[in-house]
Amino acid sequence: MGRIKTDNNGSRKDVIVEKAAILFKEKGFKAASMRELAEVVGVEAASLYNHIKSKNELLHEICFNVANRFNHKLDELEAEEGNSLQKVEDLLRFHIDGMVHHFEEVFVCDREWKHLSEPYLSNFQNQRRSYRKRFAAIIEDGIKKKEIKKIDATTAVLIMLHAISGIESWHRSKQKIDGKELEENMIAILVGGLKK
Amino acid sequence: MGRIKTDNNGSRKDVIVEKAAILFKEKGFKAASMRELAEVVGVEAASLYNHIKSKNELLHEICFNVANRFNHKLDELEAEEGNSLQKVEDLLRFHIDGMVHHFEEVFVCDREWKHLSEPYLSNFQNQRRSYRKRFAAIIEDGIKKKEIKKIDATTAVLIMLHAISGIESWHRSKQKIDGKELEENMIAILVGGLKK
DNA sequence: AAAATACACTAACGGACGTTAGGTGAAAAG
DNA sequence: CTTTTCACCTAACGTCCGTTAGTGTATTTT
Repeated sequence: MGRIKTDNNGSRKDVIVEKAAILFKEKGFKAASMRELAEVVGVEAASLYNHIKSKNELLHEICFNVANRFNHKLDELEAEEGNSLQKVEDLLRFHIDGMVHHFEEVFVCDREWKHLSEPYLSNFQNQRRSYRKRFAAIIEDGIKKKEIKKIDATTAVLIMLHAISGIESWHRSKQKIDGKELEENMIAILVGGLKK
Repeated sequence: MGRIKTDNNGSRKDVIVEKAAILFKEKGFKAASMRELAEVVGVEAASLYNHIKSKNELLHEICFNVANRFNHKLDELEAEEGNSLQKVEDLLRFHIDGMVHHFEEVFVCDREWKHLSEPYLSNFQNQRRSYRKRFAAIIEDGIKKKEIKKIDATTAVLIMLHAISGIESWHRSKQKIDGKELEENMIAILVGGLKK
């Protein structure tokens, strides 16, 4: 077999991580084998280990790439001043966009993080908890300012995030509505549900 | 080791299926081993096969038990006459209740059905698709009757169902709000998002 | 009480898995 | 051109998996 083809800017490891995300999404982390991954990459299984340390490393890589992106977005958002409802909408759109355009990695991060090994697992769980608290704080702020109706902020966050992860079904469906239309519909329902 | 303890009304197989649901929820279907399951049940792994045919059978059992319950509820609901928004709310409450009180099996059905083996897999997928179409039809009916705001019904269903599966996070969280309160909050946001 | 059945055990099978060792040739560096 | 490094290969390792075979013992049925 030939060499792993790169995009000339990315490393061979990047290619492997990318293909791993697709495979893990399709089969689940545990059910996906390194031999399958190797075949997709176009190489023998053992050869993968010239570029990565372990199967687990692939999962870390995927999960923390995604987590970092979302954390960074939230940092930005918190720095801004302005309407809380608008901030929520902004964050929702970012999540929707991630789920639509970086589907595989976001999905894997969402669904397979349980299989992370320590100490990454604990680290990830802490980040996740903190992220949701910060998200909830924005909503609570909105409630205080009477921009958002009086609901349990934690529950609202839980609904928002999981509703968005439902875009998985959209990807699987045959007659997909347009991505932008999907976004507008989701915003209509979710933000609509927060308004007084 | 002794025999498997039954509830005197249920069979030993029921006990195994029940424990399997808990284990599959915690570890995922693929990551859960028959030896682990055996330990939880209080027996050697080989002994399980006096009661079940295979590991896969356990997954079928769990998934179709849950699917049947939901299909039956939808049958009832369709037979009724009345306000569409009320029907949606009723169905949502049924889903929420399932997720709160039959958490393990519903979760496994939701997240691990991919690992069903044929022909169960195709059967399950068909049932799932049909269920969602019927749910969407109720919403579309509500839109036609001006009881529900104009949105894409398929997207609405996707949001509702996934938002509810987010109750998983509620189960994992340390400071849980009361189950009934959770339900009311979810209904407030989700049904609120459908109102004009 | 005897016979049949149900349910547990131990032992072991074949196969798939993640991963390592060691070798080969091509590409990069000097 | 020579040397070094990189990226691949084949072969195989130890482990865990789902499952079967065969046996003994408790329970249920006759």
